[in-house]
Amino acid sequence: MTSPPRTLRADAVRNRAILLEAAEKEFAERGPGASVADIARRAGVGKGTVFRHFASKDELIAAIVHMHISVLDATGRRLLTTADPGAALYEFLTAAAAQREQQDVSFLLTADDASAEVVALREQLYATIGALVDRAREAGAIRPDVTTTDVVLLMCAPNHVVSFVKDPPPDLWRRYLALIFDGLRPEGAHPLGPPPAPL
Amino acid sequence: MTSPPRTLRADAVRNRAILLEAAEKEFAERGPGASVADIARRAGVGKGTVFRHFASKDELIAAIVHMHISVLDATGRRLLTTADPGAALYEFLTAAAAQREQQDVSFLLTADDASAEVVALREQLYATIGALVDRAREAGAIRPDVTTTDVVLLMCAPNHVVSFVKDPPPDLWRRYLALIFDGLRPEGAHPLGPPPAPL
DNA sequence: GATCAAACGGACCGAGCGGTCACTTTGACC
DNA sequence: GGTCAAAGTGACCGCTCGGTCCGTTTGATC
Repeated sequence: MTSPPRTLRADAVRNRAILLEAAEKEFAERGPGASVADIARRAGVGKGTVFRHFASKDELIAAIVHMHISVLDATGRRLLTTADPGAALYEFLTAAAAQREQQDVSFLLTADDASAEVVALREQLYATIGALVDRAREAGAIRPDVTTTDVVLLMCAPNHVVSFVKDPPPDLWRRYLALIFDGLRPEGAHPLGPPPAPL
Repeated sequence: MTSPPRTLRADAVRNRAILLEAAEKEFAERGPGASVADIARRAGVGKGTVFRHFASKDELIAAIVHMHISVLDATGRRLLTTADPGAALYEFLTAAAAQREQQDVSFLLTADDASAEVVALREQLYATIGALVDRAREAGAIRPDVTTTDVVLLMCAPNHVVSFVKDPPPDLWRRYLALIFDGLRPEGAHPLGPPPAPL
């Protein structure tokens, strides 16, 4: 239990940030098979440095997941304070998809070997989404039978769907987000005509 | 150009079928990273036998994709002759999702290094889906702005969505198929209340 | 600027991968 | 049942990967 020193050296702090950014890009481009060596090369550091900061590749992945979930949760909490519950939920889903459009690491969420910290964070995000969904349901913006789990599961669909086309226009996912969200709405009106069609 | 003999030996025919089945299961369980050695072991043959039948792992994958697309296309063509165009499209999507529920190899479709034969087959399936979509649109069963590409891209979503939950009930995908399909319908009525919610 | 632990780097290791090959087994045909 | 090419086999090869290790460099502290 000899806890390591609390304060990192300046270069260590800098390299850790560079590494996370490089790993994020590498995973987004090459998928989960991206190699640690490539990540190190992209960051301009030695491979050993990667393992100094993260005990294993899985731990590096966990750190990235941690980042993404944190940002998303903060966005969700902010939207809980806005006026229109339906718009808030839609905006949250838009933010989530937009985040993944830049760096799609959604495949990392499947990892069920997550650390306790990541699990806790995930549950917190789940609770935040639950609050958004409850508000939207009470406001009649979505069907009464739509659950939090439904929204969580459907959340990643727009990006995944778009991933099948070779060079998707950068906002194609908006079309599928609109289409899918419409499936969650009650019998009433369709709000906005979906964005331009592909091909 | 010394073309190989036309007729396979009896044991070769048998082993080829066993191999395809084993590979299908192995890919469905372990994803695209499933190893050729494991597939051979599961089929009860030597690793060399795999490469006698399929020149490379990619060619084995292509053969499986070929099978799946063929079956799906046949189903689609059959449904083109039925009475209700909206129901036909919905039934087609149900069949596609049901097929993937047993053996989800949808990730193999992303492979853009496909052989000419697979590409041709894929285009044929695309045409069949296009016909189903056109019929449904003309019958007013889906929105006028929904394209064939939309349907193709959304086709895999129900299974993918479900893949996030650990032990999904075997027909959970039906819920998300219904939800997503509702998003494609025109302003009018929602047809059937979606199947039971998760959790 | 001397000191020293923290941080860095890259050669190195074992495991697992796709794919090959020389040898053995087997089924079709007479 | 004898023959022979087709089919099967598993040790083997080259390569890449995650992870380790130890000699070197660097930044904080005085």
